Amino acid sequence: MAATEISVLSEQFTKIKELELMPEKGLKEEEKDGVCREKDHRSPSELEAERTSGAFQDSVLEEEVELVLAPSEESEKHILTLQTVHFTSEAVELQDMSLLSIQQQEGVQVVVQQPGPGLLWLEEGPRQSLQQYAAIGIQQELYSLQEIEVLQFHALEENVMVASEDSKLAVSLAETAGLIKLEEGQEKNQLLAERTKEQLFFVETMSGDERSDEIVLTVSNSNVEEQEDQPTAGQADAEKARSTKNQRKTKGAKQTFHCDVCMFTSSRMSSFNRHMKTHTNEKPHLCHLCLKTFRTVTLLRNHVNTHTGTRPYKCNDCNMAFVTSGELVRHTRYKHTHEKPFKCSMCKYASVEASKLKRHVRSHTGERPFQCCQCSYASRDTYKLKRHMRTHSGEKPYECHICHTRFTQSGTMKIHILQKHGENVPKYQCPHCATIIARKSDLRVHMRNLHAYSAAELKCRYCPAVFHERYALIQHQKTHKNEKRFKCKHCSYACKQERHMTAHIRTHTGEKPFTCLSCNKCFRQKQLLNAHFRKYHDANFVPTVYKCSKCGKGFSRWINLHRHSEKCGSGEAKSAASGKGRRTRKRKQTILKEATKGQKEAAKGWKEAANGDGMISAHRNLCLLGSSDSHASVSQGAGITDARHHAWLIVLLFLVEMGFYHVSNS
DNA sequence: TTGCCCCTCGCCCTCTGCTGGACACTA
DNA sequence: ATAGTGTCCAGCAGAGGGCGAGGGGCAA
Repeated sequence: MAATEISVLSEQFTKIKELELMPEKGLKEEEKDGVCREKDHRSPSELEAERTSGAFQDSVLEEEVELVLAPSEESEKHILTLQTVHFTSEAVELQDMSLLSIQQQEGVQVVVQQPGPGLLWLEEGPRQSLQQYAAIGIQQELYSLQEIEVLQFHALEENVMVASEDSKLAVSLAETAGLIKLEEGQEKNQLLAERTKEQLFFVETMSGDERSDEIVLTVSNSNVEEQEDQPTAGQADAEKARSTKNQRKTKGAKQTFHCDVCMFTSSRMSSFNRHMKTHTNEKPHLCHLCLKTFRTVTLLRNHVNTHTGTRPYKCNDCNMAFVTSGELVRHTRYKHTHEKPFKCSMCKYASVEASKLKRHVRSHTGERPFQCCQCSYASRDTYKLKRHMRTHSGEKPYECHICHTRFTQSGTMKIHILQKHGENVPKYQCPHCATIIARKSDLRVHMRNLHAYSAAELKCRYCPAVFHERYALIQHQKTHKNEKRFKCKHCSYACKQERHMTAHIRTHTGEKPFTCLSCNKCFRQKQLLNAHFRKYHDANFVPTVYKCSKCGKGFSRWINLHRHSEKCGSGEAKSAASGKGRRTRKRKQTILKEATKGQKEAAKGWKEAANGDGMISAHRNLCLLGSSDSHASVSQGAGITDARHHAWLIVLLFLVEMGFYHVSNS
């Protein structure tokens, strides 16, 4: 169900909606006894409906005769049926008025009261369900009436118009609701005034307290009145109801014409006549190009101009041209003179059009007249509601022409195309640091998170320093990163990790907390104890011997063999390593790990340069091929220092041998 | 009666800003 | 391994600009 504006000025629903609302009628002014009235414009089908209801009309003179108005059981909509209710007014002039009660199809009485002469008050009856209540209660949002469709709308007096189901005069409250509005401070608003030959049928809203707005139905035989006859207080409501039908002053200086189907009034008969045509479907002027019809020659001409491209009003300042002079004036104000006559009293906003100011004012008042029917969201204008409804429907009308991703909003798609597929994508440089961010909104988040002033003190986790900006804190803490923060108070030793300092301190204190359970020998470090135990107390322990194949010299440590091989030129590290078990392999991995750790940052860049899997082989090949320039370049890029270079190389060779990396032919 | 002009509604658009999920990086 | 953090990204709403088209006032 589409939401409808419910609290707008009355004029808003006096135009197009009425065309939709009103049945086809050939209105013609008839002046009798100083009264402007329309003739009976019922269609043949309507007249037929009236004929067929003759028996019914006879019967309705009886009291309490219920009308069952052919509700459509197939329809999911709520069908209102009308029912006669005996009128007990003491008002003599209203004795012949009928009261209508409205029942829902399920038989739930929703109309009970008759509070005053000439008026029928429809109040909420027993609430069988929210839906039933919502269908009647104004305070539940009038547009909920759109869920109700009145297929038949029978009035009960003899002269009251009868509309059959297939008649064009069938009144749909769904359409009626389009006219409904509540204006603040306005006590009553006419919702619908359906005029008949002799009677008028009105539906009005009555603003009570917040929870008791009501619909008022009025049926009156009187259709003519002299405006100078002021209604008495007791007749106020009835008079108000009557005042909306065709009328005209017959005495006094000025005559006023009132439209009986809307709030329109005019002192000019010509204007009134022209207005009344808006309530008909009479459109005698045919566009020969598209067969669309129009009420007036002017409308047709303007329409034909859209076909022919004729735009007689050309802008002197640009190439734009318009069908009407008013459009040109407005365009000129928007684009060239920037004249903005409509100024907001609460801010500096000014607009070219009054409707824009009206829309703007809602941003001050917070008014959100357009309620979503599926959630609690309400918007300030129709477009936002329409756009919001896509979140319920899942509709994504905008598609990226490149990757065909779909979007709910055109702006989102535009940003997507720019960021994903665009060239020279604009970037946003943080004014406080070197960060560059693709989106302005994300830069704002960055600024908020990192550069916003913090009233609370942000303490460095490594030192007593205190900051009020998160970015400054992070930058400061980075200075601690490679710092040997742990300094020995007994000597110049310093280290990065506390556990290292703990072990070092023991060299000063002589503490040896790790004791061998077999021989009670004590050690400062656990690793030393473990090595001791393996060497002297583990029967299965076989000491590793790294032999140089060239000179036969043995080494207890692989690294010593490696150092030896540099002098000897045997290349023993490779052969020695290949023959050893897990421990050796692990040791070499440790070396690699250490090396990697040390070179992590630089190696990162090297990785990228060497392109993934090929990085190891790239360095290896450069080493083996002796390409000194390239080699130096890659080594430098990888942060490989001279001192570490060959150990690094050997580890790599080992890993290649072990199958951890492959050698690229390229 | 008709045409012109102005007003208003309604629609669509853009720009803007916030939000939260996804993902990568880091401690 | 995990939690915290920053950036990317799409979703969505707020505000306002611009214009087509219909209706009413008024004068020719």
